Amino acid sequence: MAYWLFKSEPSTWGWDDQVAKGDAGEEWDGVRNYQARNFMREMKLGDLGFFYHSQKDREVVGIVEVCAEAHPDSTTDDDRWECVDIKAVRPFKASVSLDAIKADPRLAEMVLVKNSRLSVQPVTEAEWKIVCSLGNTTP
DNA sequence: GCCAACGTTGGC
DNA sequence: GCCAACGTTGGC
Repeated sequence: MAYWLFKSEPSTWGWDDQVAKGDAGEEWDGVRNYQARNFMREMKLGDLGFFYHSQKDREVVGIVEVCAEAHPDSTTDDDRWECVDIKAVRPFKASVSLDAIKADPRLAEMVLVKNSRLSVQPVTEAEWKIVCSLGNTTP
């Protein structure tokens, strides 16, 4: 079981959009970055991830689950790009802001802090537990 | 809205 | 294969 973080600008695709897709989930398409794609290729069914709102909100708002492993991205004919499907699992009881993450020394090594531009990134088990507890939500 | 950081592209 | 130019992202 691995843990990840998916970043999206809420005006483009937000938590509410994800929830509306229900258990069927939705393609995490549109990623055009090799690092992000490579992480998606590593994902397995049942892996969990944080759903993060970038730009204006800048906070982790919920937990998602990988419900289809990497497959070609349907939004392009370019076969370099693949994506997984994810479905919403549950919202955080309290969203965890980027400020709160930066303020916690235990989270100083998070990719979110170190490489803020990467849109799909790995999260360690330790980081997963800490952020969940900050969100007042069971991991 | 600005700008820094980063990734990608294309000319050489 | 290098590197300059360019485009995009996302925090501030």
